[in-house]
Amino acid sequence: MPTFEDRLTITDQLVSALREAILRGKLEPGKLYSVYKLADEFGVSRTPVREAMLRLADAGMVRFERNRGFRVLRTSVRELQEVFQLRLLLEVPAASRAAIRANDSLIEQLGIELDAMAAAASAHDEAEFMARDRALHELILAASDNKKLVESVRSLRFVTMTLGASTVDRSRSLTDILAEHRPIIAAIAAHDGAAAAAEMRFHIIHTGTLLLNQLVREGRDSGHLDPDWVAAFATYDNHVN
Amino acid sequence: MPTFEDRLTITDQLVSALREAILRGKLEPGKLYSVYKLADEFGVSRTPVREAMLRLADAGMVRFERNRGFRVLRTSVRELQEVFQLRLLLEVPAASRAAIRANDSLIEQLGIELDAMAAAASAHDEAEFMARDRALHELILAASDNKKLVESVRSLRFVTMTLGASTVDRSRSLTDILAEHRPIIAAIAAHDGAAAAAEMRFHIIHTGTLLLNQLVREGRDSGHLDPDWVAAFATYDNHVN
DNA sequence: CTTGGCATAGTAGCATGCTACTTGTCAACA
DNA sequence: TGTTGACAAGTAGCATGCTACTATGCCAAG
Repeated sequence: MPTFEDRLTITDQLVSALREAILRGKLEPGKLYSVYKLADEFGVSRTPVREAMLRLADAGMVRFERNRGFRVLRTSVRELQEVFQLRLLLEVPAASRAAIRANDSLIEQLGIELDAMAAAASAHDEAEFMARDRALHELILAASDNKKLVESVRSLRFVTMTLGASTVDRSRSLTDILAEHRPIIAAIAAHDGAAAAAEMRFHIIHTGTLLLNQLVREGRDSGHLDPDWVAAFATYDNHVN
Repeated sequence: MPTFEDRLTITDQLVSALREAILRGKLEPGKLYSVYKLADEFGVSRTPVREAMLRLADAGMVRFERNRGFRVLRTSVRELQEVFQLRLLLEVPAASRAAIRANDSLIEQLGIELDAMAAAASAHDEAEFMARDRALHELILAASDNKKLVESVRSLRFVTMTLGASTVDRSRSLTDILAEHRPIIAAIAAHDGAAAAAEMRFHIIHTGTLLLNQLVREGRDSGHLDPDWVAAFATYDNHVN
C-alpha cells in the first residue's frame, strides 16, 4: 500500500490560504507585510510561510523587497488587458474544440454546471456563482485534453480575481452573466465549433471590456490602456467568425 | 541613489544554474537527488537550494518526494504535444500581429538575429544557434507588446529544451532550421500578417513533428501520442491560412 | 535459498538561529 | 527652525537544528 504521498504540506495549505486572503482583500495591495507576523498569525514557523509567498511571488501576486517585507501587488490596467488577450487566444479555440469533441457526458456536465450557476444566481450567492463560472470554463478547457492549457488559463484567472467580487455586482447582474454563458453551451451541445468560438469570444471580450472600463473609471493608470486591446489579434482570429 | 534592490539572491542564481544543469543533462531525468548533496556541491546551505528547486518544481521540471529526495522529470510525449499545441495558439497570432505592427527598428533587429543565427550555423555552434533561435522568437512575441505572452512561451520552451540539443543534430541541420525562419521574417518585414502566421504555423508544426517522432522512435510512451495532434485546434485556426 | 524483521542511513519538511541591511526616531547641534 | 547622525526596531535571506518518515542492507530463522 502506497503511503500517502499526496498529503498536503503546511506550505501547500498556506499557498491556498494566503492566495485566498489576497483575493478577499484581507491582505491589501500596496501594503508591506512581513513573514514574521504572518507566521505568528497562522501559528506556524517562518519557513512554510516564506515558501508559500515565494510561490505567490512567482505567480506575480506579490513582490519581496529585501530587508523590508513583501508587498501585495495591485493589478494594473495593462496587466488585465494582457490577461484578456491571452484568454482570447486560448479559450476561443478551446471552445471550438470542445464543440467538436463533445460527447454526451461532457454535455451533461456542462448542463449541470449551468443549472448550478442559475441556482447560485437566484440565491444571490456571488461566491458560489463565481466558483461555478470558473468550473464551467475549466470544463470547456479540459475537453481539449490539454492539461497545460487548463493550467495556463487557471493561473491567468487568478490575476483578474484579485480585483474582487465587487466588480461583478456593479457592472452587471449575475443573471446577465449567466445568460452570456448559455449560447456557448448550446453551441457546444450542437457540435457547432464556429458558433462556440464566436460566443466564447463575445463573452470574454464583454467581460474584459467591463472590467477594464471599471478600472479606468477608478482612476488606475489609464495611460497604459489600449482602447483597441481587443482588436490586437483580430486580424488573426477574425477569420474564425 | 537607490541601493541595489536588484542584486541577485543566491536562490536566484541557483535557479538558473540548476535549470541549466537539468537542460544539459547534468542532472539525469528519473534519478533521485537530494538537497543536502547539492547544497554541499554548490558550497551553500540547504535553504537556497531547496527554494530554487521548489521554483523548478512549480515549473514542472522536478518533483519532490517526501523523505526521499527529488526527481528530475522526464518530458513525456504527451507533455511535448501539449506544449506545441499551446505554442501554435500563441505564436501564430503573435507572428501575425508582429507583421502588422512591425516598424523599421523591429525589422532591423530581426535581420540582425537572423544573421547571427546564420553565423552560428556556419560555425556549427549549436548552443549559440539555439540561443539566437530563442531570441528571434521572443523578439516576434515581444512585438505584440504583451509581457505575459512572452513569459508564457518562454516557460513552455523550457520543457522542450529538456530534450537537449542532441535532438537537433539528428533530425535536421542547423541550416535547415535557419531556412525555415527566413520566410517568417520576410513576411513580417512585408507587413503581411497572414503570411507571417502561416509560416510560423508551418515552422512550429514541423519542429514539433520532428521532436515528437523522435521521442516515439526512442520508445518513450508512444501510447499517448495523438498522431493528429496538430489538427487538434485546426478547425479553429485553419481559417487563417 | 527464501523470507522477515530490525537497525541504519538518508531525506523532506518544518523550526529556529544569525547577519547584513533598511527605515524611523529622536536628540544633539548649527 | 532645520540638519545631522547615532541608535533602535524590524526584515529578508541564508545557515543550521530537529523530527518523522522511507528505503535499504544485513542477518537470523525457516
